[in-house]
Amino acid sequence: MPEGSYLYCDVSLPVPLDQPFTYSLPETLRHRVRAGSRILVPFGTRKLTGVILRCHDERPEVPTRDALRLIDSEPVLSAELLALGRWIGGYYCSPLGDVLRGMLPLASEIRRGKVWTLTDSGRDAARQLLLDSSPDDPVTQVLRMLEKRPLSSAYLAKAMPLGDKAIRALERKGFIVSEDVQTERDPMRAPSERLRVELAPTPKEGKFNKPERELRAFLELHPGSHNLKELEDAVKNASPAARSLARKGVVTLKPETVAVKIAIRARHDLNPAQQAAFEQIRDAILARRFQTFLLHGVTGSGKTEVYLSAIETALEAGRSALLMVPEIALTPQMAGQFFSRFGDRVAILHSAFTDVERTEQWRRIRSGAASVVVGTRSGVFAPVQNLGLIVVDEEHDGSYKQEENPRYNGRDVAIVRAQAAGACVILGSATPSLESRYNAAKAKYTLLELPGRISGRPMPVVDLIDMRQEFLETRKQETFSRKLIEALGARVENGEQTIVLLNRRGFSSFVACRACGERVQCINCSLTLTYHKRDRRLLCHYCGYAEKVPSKCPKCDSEHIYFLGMGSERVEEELHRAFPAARIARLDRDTVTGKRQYETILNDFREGNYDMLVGTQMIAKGHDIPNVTLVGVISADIGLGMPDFRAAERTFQLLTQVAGRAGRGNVPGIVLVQTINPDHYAVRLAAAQDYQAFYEKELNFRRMMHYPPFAAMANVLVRSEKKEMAMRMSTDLGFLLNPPPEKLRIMGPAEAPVPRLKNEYRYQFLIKAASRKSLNELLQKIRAYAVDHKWSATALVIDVDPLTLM
DNA sequence: AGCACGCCGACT
DNA sequence: GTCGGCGTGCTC
Ligand SMILES: [Zn+2]
Ligand SMILES: [Zn+2]
Repeated sequence: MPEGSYLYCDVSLPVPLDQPFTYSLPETLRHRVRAGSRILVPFGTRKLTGVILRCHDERPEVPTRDALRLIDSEPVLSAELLALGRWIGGYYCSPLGDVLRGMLPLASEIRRGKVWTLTDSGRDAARQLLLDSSPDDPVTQVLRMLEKRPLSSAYLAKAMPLGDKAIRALERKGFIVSEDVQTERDPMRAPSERLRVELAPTPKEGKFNKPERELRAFLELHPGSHNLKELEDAVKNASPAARSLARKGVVTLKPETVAVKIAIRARHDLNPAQQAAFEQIRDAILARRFQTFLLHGVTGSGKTEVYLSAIETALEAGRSALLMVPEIALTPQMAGQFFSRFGDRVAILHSAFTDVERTEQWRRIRSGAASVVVGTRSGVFAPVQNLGLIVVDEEHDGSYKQEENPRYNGRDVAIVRAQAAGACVILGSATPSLESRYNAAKAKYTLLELPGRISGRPMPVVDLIDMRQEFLETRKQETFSRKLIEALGARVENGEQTIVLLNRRGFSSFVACRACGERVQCINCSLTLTYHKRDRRLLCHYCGYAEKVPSKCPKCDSEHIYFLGMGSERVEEELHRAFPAARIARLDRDTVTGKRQYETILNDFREGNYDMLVGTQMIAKGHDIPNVTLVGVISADIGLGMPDFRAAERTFQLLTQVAGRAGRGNVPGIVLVQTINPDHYAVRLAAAQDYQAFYEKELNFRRMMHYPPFAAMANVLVRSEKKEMAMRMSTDLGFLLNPPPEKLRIMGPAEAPVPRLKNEYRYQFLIKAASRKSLNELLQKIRAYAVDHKWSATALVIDVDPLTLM
C-alpha cells in the first residue's frame, strides 16, 4: 500500500447520488490519507463522514473544497472490502455510498449529530415566555428543555415528535443555534458489568471524594483490571467513582471482553458421512481453492460438527473463518459452542451489543486476535485477514436478504467474497433453497449429503389431518382437530412438552361487519388491521398503526362486528381453555420485544416450567429450541395463498423445520399437521419428509414459469404519496420498457400486491431475464431514466433477486 | 436525502 | 406588510 503525499482524494458519501466527490487535502492530511479510511468533509451546508476511495494529484475540473478531518489513520475498509462494496453497488443497483455505510463497523457513527444550544437572546426570551405563555406550547417546551442544557436534535425529536416546527421558528428568531458535532462515543456510558477498570499507568493527583479515594486505594492494593460491576461489592459506589476518576485521568475504563466460561469441549468423532463431507472441504481449504459446498442434512444430522472441523482446518492452515447464522439463531448458546471449541479466538458480531463492545470485537478481528467470527447478515463484511472459509448456516433463511437498501443477500455476497479471497464456502441447510440446490445439480457447487440423524436417532412421524374432512364429520369449525386435542391431552397427562405452531401473529386477522361486509383497514395501507386482544387494539403489522377496537361498524354503525381469522394469540387462549391446568408460553413478535425475552421464554421452557410452547415461525427457527415429543401445526395453509412464487418453498421449509423439533432421544417424535390443502405438494412432501421430490416438483414449476433459478429476476417498484404521481411514473416506465429488450420478460406495470403501504401508492414490474448481464443493463437504464426525469431518490426501488414481492 | 432559496396565500 | 406553505435545484 503506497503511503505517499496527495493533493486530492475521491470520497464516497452516504447520499443517494451515485458518484464520488473530490476534495482537496490540507497540508496536515496530505500524507495521512489512505483509501478505505473515513474522512469528515463539508457537503453543501453540512458536514458528512465518507469513505476515501482513491488518493491522487489529478486536479478536477470543478473547484474543490478542503476536507476537514481524517477519522481513521488505518483504513476501516481494506482494498478487498472496497472491491466487494463496488460489486454490491453494481449488482444490486445501490449507490456506493449507501453500500459502504452498511459495511462500516458502526453505521450509526456515520450519522452526524446536531446539537441545539440556547443563545443569549434565547435565554432572555425563555425567561419571558416561561412567565406568560401556556406550558404545553411546543415553543415553550423546547426553550424550557434547552434552558437546562444543550440537546441533540435526535433527543429533541424523540422527546417532542411535533417540535420540529417550533425548533425551526426559534432558529429563525435567533433564539437557538445548532452546531454539528462528530459524536465520539463515550465509553463510560456502558453499563458497569460490561466495563473493566484499571489504575492508569501514571495516575494524576487531585482532590477526590470518599468513594473515589476508596476505589483508588482498592486498585492500588489489587493491581490489574477489574470488572466494574464486581467491584461494587468491594467498594461502595464504585461505578460513579470509576467514571469520574476516568475523566480525571486516574483510572482507565475499557469494555469487558465478551467471555463465556465454558470448558474447552472435546471434539466429537465424525460419523462416516460427516467424515466424507469434511474431507472434501478440507482438501479444498488446504489447496487454497475457491469452492462452494452445499451441505444438505436434516435437523440433527450433525452439520455443526462438520462446520467445526472445517473451521479448525482453516485455523490450522493459518487462515481465518467466518460463520454466518440467521438473525434469530445468534444466541449465547450458539456462541457458546464456538467459544468452547475455539476459546478466545472467537469474535461475535451482534447487533444487541453496545457500540463499545462492537467496536472492540471489530478491532480484535482486524488485528487478527480473533480468527473465528460469528455473525449475522452483515457479518459477511467482517474485517478478517487471510480468509479461508465462510460457513453460511441455514442458507435458505430469509434473514440473509436485507429488505432495505442496499438489498443484498449475505449468502450470495459471501460467495463473491470467498471467490475473490480464494476461500471455501459451506452452505448448510436441511431444506436448501431451490437456487442453491440447482447450482449443486449444475456442478457449480459441490453437493455433500448427510443422510439421517446422528447416532441413529429416528426421524419423526408426520400425520396430515384434513380439516375439511374433520368439518364434515364433526359439523363444527374448530381450531383443534379431535386427533390433535387427544394427542395434546396425552402429553399433558404424561408431563411431556409440546410445541404448537401457527405462523400468524395476533388474535384474529381482521375485524368485519356482518351488516355491510366492511373490513377495518389501516389508514396508511391497503391492509386489514389485526386484532390484538392483550393490547385491546387493532394493529397494522406493516406500518405499526394502531387504533381502538370498534364497538360498531365505522361505516354503517351496525353493532354486529365479528372477528375472523386466527392468530397465535388466539391459539394460546384456546389451549388454555382446552387444558386449564397446562402451563403455556407464547413465542412471537408480540411476546418477544428484545433478545432477552426470547431467551427467558426458551430457558423456562427448557427447564420444564412450561408444558406447551405456542408461536409463529420463531419457534421453528433457532438452534436452541428444545426438542419435544409432539409438534402440532394448527394450519399449514397460511402462506400458501400468498401471491408469491416462493410460497410453496417457504411452506415446505417451515413445515420441515418445525417437524425437526419432534423427537427426543430414541423416542420418535410425532408431528400433527392440520390443513385444508392435504394434496398440495408442499404440504404433502413436507409430511413425507421428501426434500428430493419437492425439489424436483418445484423445479419443474419454476422452469415452466421462467422463475429463478431459471431466470435472473428483479422487482422494480415505483412509489409516491400521490396516486397520480405513482401511476404516471409506472406508465412512463412502462413505455420505456416496451417493447422489452431481447431475452427479457417484463410483467407490468401492475399494482403491487400491497397497492398502498405506509401512505404510499405502489406499482411494480417483475423482470425476468435469461442472462444476468442483460438484466443489469436494463436496471441501470431504469436508474438513469429516474435520475433524468428527476424522480425523488426514494420513488424507485430496485430489488435484485427478491425474496418477497410485497 | 437534506437543506437553502424563492415565490404565493392568510394572519398579526 | 410578515409568516410559513412546499416546488426546485444543488451538493466536490
Ligand atoms: Zn357495517
Ligand atoms: Zn398500515
